[in-house]
Amino acid sequence: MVVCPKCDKSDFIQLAGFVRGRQRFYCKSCAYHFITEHSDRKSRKKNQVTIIDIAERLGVSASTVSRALSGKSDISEVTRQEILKTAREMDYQPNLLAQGLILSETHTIGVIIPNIERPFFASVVSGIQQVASEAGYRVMICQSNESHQTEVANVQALVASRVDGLLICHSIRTETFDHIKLQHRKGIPIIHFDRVCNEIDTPKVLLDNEGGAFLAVEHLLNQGCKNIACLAGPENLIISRERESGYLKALQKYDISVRSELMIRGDFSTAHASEGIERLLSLPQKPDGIFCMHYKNAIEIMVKLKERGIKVPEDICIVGFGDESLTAMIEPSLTTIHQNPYLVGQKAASLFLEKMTGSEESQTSKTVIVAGELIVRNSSSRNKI
Amino acid sequence: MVVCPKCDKSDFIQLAGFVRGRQRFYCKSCAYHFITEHSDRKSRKKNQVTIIDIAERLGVSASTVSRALSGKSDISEVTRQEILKTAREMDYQPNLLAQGLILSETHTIGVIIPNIERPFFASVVSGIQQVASEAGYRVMICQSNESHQTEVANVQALVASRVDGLLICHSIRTETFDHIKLQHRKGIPIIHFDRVCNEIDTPKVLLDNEGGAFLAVEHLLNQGCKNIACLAGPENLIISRERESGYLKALQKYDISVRSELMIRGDFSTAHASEGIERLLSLPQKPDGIFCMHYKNAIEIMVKLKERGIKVPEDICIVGFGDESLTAMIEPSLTTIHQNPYLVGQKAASLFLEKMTGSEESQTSKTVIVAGELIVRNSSSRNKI
DNA sequence: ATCCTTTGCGGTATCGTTACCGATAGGTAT
DNA sequence: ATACCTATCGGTAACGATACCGCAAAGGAT
Repeated sequence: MVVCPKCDKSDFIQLAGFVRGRQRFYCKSCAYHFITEHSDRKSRKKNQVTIIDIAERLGVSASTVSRALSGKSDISEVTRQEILKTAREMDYQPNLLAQGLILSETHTIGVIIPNIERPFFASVVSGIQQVASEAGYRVMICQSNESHQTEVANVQALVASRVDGLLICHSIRTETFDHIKLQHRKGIPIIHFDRVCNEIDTPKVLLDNEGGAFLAVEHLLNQGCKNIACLAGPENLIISRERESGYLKALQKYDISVRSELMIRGDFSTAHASEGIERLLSLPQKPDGIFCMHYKNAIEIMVKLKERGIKVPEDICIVGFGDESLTAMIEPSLTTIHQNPYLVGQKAASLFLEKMTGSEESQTSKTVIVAGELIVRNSSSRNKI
Repeated sequence: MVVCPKCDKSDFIQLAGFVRGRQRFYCKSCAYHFITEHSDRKSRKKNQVTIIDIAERLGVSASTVSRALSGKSDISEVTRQEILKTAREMDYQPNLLAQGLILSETHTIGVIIPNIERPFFASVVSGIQQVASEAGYRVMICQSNESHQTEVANVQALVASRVDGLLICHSIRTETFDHIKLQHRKGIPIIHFDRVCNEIDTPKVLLDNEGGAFLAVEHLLNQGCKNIACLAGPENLIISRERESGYLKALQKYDISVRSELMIRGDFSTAHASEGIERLLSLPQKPDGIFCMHYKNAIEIMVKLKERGIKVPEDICIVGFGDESLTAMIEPSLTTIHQNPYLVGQKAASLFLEKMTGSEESQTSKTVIVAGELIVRNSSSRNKI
């Protein structure tokens, strides 16, 4: 980009003929003719050491240095040691851009999540990084902020950075999947986790929402609960439907008839929780156990119950879903289903590594299901230990 | 790397003379002679479109395509539109590796934090990403896991990736700073936040621990507390000392004499909190307000107090430090100092951008202090609204 | 002693992009 | 008509690293 040496603008620059093989320019803004200065390659700040610097210092060729550093054969042990020593002395850091360019792999994986501030995703990312870094991969993280457009932009940015693979949890507003289908067609390894896309054949990591809910409700039944309510999410949300299914299956297994008035659907909001608990407590036959699909609702409900003098777990047992740090600290501590997000991340990264080393196309894409764990705490322990 | 076409190993390969200008190889493992196949550049999978592909399709040169895409002059509007259209059609994604290599800037910034799973850092990262992405920068995140060695490795990896700058919060075990001093000397822009390094002149973002603590204690005083205890951290931790200083300054301002028995130092653990509250309650003159340097301790203490039938906030007011999602949900909800981590991230990223666009060396490095906010909730509200 | 390996290293092309310089066709001023 | 611009495009050399091929010297076998 040419800028005028007087006004520093570039918008008004016009070409204006040649002088001794150099382009002349003219700035409309300040009516000034000028010639670009040579940027004098030799004297520009090259603040990073290259293999050529090492080669020149030792009087060998760049090829030799490259061979020494990459641990190939075709080099004498003496020369290699000398080069390695010099490289350390000069604090040589290989230019991964150049390496990536020629090797056409960057040892970088791209991760797209809705929001890193949600503890679930933070743990997933952490799990991914642990596995990835052990395998020599770096991780580039993007947040879609639950926006379809941002997600598309993220995919493009990561592809432009030539990541070796893409681990993605779709935004809640992502409804068309053309952006990943395109990359998938180009042959870029894609791994899905949590919110997956079933229109493409990719390895996936799923959460066992149904199984987790089953565990939760079964636990309530084992505590002697007979009338178990369910504080659910919106009906169009997949995870809500899956957890509801687990709830129903548990009741079915123990031959408990389903009472539809015990199913409270909402949007996970505080208002929804308040309203839900009001409704439940006004029933002729009150529930003696509540399964909350969201740990937040569970805590909110416990507060409400306490205000009314209803004892947890003596009168009503509560189980939540999702294990956050504070669920253990409150009183009574909350029994929850721990979703193992760290493991989700680890599995996703492992699937990627498998895909990279694996026997090419032959295998069909694996789906890993990460089970939830029941963490029993005081909010549901009638037989205290 | 040469691998044997029979056994796929590379460890046993020896060179074995030349045949028609081609290197012959010999595999010791399976006693097999072979010649490397040409990888036939033309037919290899090139799954990404390049400017040359676009150029060939339109019958123009790569230079022209480059000019069209980078929005330079020296190109007719007709040609540019044609090229842009074709680029879109072919889903061209510029190779940022090649771009970074020639422009020697990657538009990527490296972030090093101890652990992304801690909500504080997750928010910081989110704030960084928001500002960075608006300015057209990508973000590469590394976790040091509070290990000095990992931190050094992270710095090297990011430098090798040629990030344009480094935003770093040092690990708690980082005591020597040679690794960043080296990069700083090379001219790589470095921004520190939270846990900074005072041995180098870099822009920094600091948390106002003292001010936050002052606010917390002043609030307790305004609620009518006379005997305010302080549940502190280890004495060698800077943040603990700073918060202690804020505690003392607030007492001083209101002419409250300091009672040393009200200062409980520990390690933020649950055991420390339990022990601390025991000690405080056994005093002849019990505290009527407690400032906890960690929100976790605050919650633990509230549980303990409830068990003993001591009412919060009527008998004792509690204020914590650090605002997590659940502090608002528990009963009574916890008054805390919100540290504004998102803002910390935004400021750090902004400092980086300033450094990039700024007037070079002239300016000395800025230090931004992010103040904490007092979030008053029920654990300290005697005059309820 | 001759021929063939083996070893160790240098030279060159290449990855995809941009900077820089040249070149050409057409327009304009003289 | 001649000289000079101007706009638009092409060619080439980088950027830093690696793959591939070539070559010379040393070693080994017959």
